[in-house]
Amino acid sequence: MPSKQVLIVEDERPIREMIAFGLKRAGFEVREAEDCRAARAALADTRPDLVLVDWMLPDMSGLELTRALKRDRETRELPIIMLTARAEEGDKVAGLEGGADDYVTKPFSPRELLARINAVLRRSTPSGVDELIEFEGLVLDQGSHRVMVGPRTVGLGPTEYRMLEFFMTHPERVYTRDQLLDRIWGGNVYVEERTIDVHIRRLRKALEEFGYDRFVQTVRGSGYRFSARTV
Amino acid sequence: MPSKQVLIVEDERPIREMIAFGLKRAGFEVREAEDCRAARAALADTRPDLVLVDWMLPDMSGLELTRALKRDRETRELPIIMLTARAEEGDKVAGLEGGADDYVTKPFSPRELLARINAVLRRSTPSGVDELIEFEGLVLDQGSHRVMVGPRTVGLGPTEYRMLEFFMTHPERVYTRDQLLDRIWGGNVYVEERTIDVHIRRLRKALEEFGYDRFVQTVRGSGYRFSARTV
DNA sequence: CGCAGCTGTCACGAATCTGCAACACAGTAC
DNA sequence: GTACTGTGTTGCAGATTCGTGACAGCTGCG
Repeated sequence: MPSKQVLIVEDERPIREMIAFGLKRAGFEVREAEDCRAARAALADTRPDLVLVDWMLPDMSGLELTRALKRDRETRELPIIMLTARAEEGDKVAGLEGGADDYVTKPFSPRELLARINAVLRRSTPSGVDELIEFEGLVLDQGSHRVMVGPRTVGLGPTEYRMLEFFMTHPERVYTRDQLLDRIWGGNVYVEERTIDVHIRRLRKALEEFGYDRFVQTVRGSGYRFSARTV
Repeated sequence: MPSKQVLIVEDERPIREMIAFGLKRAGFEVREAEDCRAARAALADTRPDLVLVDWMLPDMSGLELTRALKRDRETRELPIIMLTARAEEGDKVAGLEGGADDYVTKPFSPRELLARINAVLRRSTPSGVDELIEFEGLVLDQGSHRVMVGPRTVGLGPTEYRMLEFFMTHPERVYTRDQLLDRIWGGNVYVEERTIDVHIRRLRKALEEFGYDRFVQTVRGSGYRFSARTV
């Protein structure tokens, strides 16, 4: 699962960092903005999957930001969750009318926040229509975490699956062991580069039975590549 | 699925609109009434699938409205959910005796309200027209809250049923324990993730007798999946 | 009250996965 | 050919993750 990115717009630094910490631990990528201006700047160069907006912000109220984002064609589809303090309860309606997709009342538990974020993301991701990626009969189904060949399922361990998922979504391109570690294992783990080789081996072995091991190609001196072109 | 219509009878505008917003987002058609008179007027020209009634209303108490609706042959079958404040807790009984099908205590989460609305609607759906979901002989009957195999009923506890219901309506897809907690337990409960395992176990055990436990599959490192494809 | 059915937790063992090191082999430079 | 670098392969000990039974609290019901 490619990690989702969340933009946090909150002026109080401790709160912002706490939220960021929680989200990161839950596997989200996090960007932070302390006011609406920073938020706009952040939105200018990246497109997060979801925005968390505090109700009270120094420059422009969170509500206005929400409205603005929902007005803009570019950002209209961007899910927004508002953070409101208990005392502002009455304003929830306004928040929702402004176009927020959900709201969370402070104080909230990390779990609650996560639940709502997941709920909103789920809604915004049209489920049911799983995208299937296929290379000459080798089918990747990201929804069910399976790789299939005809009616049969390729037996893969977690890491092998992630690896093949990455390869099939990034074919025809060479990745160094370093890059693979970064993108498959995640940035902050320390693992020997040669470990990649071992997993490549395991992946190939699993694909061998179906004759697809040739798709996993070694580029001597550089790294590995997934390609259906066997040339 | 043709969208269901809900009539909200609530005098406080912010609350009414918040509810309306939530329901609309969940795919309901919504009509609003601020007092009993408006409610009767609304009922005169449309027939909603469910009515949400606030306990405290300016002209006639919600309880009386409920009683009246339940007395009238025309509206007797109409499901009613009452909204009560925590302080009026003792009156729940009265509300239910008045004929309400369920009640929700304020403050409530949108999720909770939705869950109850769906539950009530499910119960009230004229049986016989129930949609049955089937996987190779394993039949889910959402109307009667039962799962059957041929003439026999699978013995499931409440949680197991909800779990299997969720799975059968969302097959072929991996859900993390977190997501399952969110979607089966509801967002604002704190439960250990490993509890899922235990219920999976119980579900499997119940299905075992019929040979369907293989449908409940573990995806190591990710979560669980329901799938009739065993290969 | 006691009982029966459900739930959520925990602890332990089993199953599986993971990273590493060590060795085998292949390709390249000289 | 030899030396050297880069990759394939294998076995294994440690670490994760999962399955499972036991248990205590809770609830509704005689």
